[in-house]
Amino acid sequence: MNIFAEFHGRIAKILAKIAASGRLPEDLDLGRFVVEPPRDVSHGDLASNAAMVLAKEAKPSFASPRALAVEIAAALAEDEDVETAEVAGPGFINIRLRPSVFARVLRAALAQGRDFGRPAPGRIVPRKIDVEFVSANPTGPMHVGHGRGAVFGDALANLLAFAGHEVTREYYINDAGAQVDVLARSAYLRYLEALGEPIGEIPEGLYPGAYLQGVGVGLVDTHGEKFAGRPEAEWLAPVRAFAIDAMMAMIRADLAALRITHDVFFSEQFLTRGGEGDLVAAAIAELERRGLVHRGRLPPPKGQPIEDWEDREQLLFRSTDFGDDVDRPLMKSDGSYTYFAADIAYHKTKIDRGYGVLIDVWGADHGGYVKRMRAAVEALSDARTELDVKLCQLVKLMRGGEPVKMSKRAGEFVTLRDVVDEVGVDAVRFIMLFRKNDATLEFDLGKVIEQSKDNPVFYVQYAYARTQSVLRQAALAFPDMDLSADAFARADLGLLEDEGEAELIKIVAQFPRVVEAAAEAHEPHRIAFYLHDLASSFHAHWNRGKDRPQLRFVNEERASFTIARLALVTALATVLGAGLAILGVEAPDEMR
RNA sequence: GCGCCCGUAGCUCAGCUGGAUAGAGCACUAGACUUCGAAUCUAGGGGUCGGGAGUUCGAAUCUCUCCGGGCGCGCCA
Repeated sequence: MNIFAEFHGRIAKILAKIAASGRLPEDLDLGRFVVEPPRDVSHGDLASNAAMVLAKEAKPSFASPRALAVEIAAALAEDEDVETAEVAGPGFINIRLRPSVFARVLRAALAQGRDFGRPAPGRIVPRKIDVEFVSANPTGPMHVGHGRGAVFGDALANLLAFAGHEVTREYYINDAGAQVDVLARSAYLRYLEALGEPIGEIPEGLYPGAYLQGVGVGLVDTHGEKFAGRPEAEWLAPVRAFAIDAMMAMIRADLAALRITHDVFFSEQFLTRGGEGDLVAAAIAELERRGLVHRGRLPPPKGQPIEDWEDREQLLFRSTDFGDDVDRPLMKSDGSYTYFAADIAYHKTKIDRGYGVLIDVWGADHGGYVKRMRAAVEALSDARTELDVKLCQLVKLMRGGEPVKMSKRAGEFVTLRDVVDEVGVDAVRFIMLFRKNDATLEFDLGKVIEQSKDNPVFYVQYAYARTQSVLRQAALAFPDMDLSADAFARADLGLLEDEGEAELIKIVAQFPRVVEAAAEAHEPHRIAFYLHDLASSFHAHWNRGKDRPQLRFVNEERASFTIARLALVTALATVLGAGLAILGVEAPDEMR
């Protein structure tokens, strides 16, 4: 039950009526105005800018936005749910709702449980959405930056699914480039090492990490000594395949530790060596059919001069037709496909698989790649498929206010797994989501395990635990009371007349709106901030019960008050639980 | 040189797709525990929203332009 959406509909109806009387155009764009909580609670429960937004279209019949607002407000005042509807300022319509409306909100939350907040059927157009995230190269363990994209993508997928969309979580395995050959050579060295050969220093250009030692041992177990001393051509392919599998197993385990499971792992190799022929060639051919491929020369890039720049004619995609800065090469000078060409083919498979919305979650260092990818998707789908690229900024790992030192060349960096093991999944997930994706994130390993309000993870989880604590206390105080959601829904919710209680109910009422807005904007962090606000109001109200015991949730003298307040507490727990579930963070019954 | 992202309180950050007097936490100051868990809460000070111009009823939000920071700029992925 989304009161904001409901009143948007009612105002739209009023406008339609005015239009029918000939005083407004029939083809008004009713999606333009909003119904939102007013900034100042003294203004009421709902505010709308409808009259101001539509002022221009209303001009002939309504001299000012206020004139239109007055008419809308008058019609709203007839609504049985409306206490008052007033015009303020340049033409705001401020609505105060009857208490019965908020009682209905609470009952809806109690009746729907964890489904409360889901957009009602018809509120959103369900889409088939593919969220591609992580897609870390299978050459080593994931670092903290990968973790951010991983958590972001997963929570976004949760959010979109909750909002009613059909969501696929997808991982693109970059297993076809030169770097997996480097991986294979690095693993081969560890293989020789496992056979007892002295290998000395790992040569420059190979991966030095000790995590490959296990791969070397595994190669010996699987293949014995048959590759020792043999030329690279004999062992490269099998060693590569073995190493990629091992790396992907490691990455999947790291993801599992973050509670992340992908539905689809799409191999880059499949594009050229899968059972469906050369999909990259097919994608390029498709672009050619549309006249979007040509041979041409590119000017050398400005900025850093490139030493071995070779001016040559090459195969280019006309991405400039779609707003890119230059056309982009599809073939390397050695005749193989560029990464971009393969990525075009990959995205074509997504289009062909019937997704209406594609979301790619990338690191911010890939920002320069966005325009060309959007161009490709627009070209191949005739602009029917949306592509939204979400860039995740880097994570600054801190400890006690000091940056954590990482030396990459020695292979000594703090892995994602290290961090998860140290502070726990819930902390990692919540902190990663308690920031807009395109803002850099300071992650303090010391702070997130503190049990204090400095630590938003704890703060929100504690609020949930408190709701459960209240229910436990109530069960002790009233052993015979029916504490089911059904019983709460039958309670006399009119007894919730304290201001603090009213504030909490209003925050509950906002949850559906926050979900909808967050899903539409592809911004899961809004859920995290909303939960923090809710927790804050709950803790504040809790403490009021200290000075004024009559405000406590459990009142041993008055069972009727108690049950009404337990209904509120249960609704709060429901929303906290639903929100945390979207974030993939646990809602614990107690914090001990 | 060009493109993208960012710039909001001393610090870390929100700001609900253009709304009303710009918010929260930390830090600082002063308070509240025989409490349904004080692991919490209350109050106070603190701002040219990087600068300037524009768009309009109205701008932290949109446009332009400077300043500052980050990322990227054939054949890496």
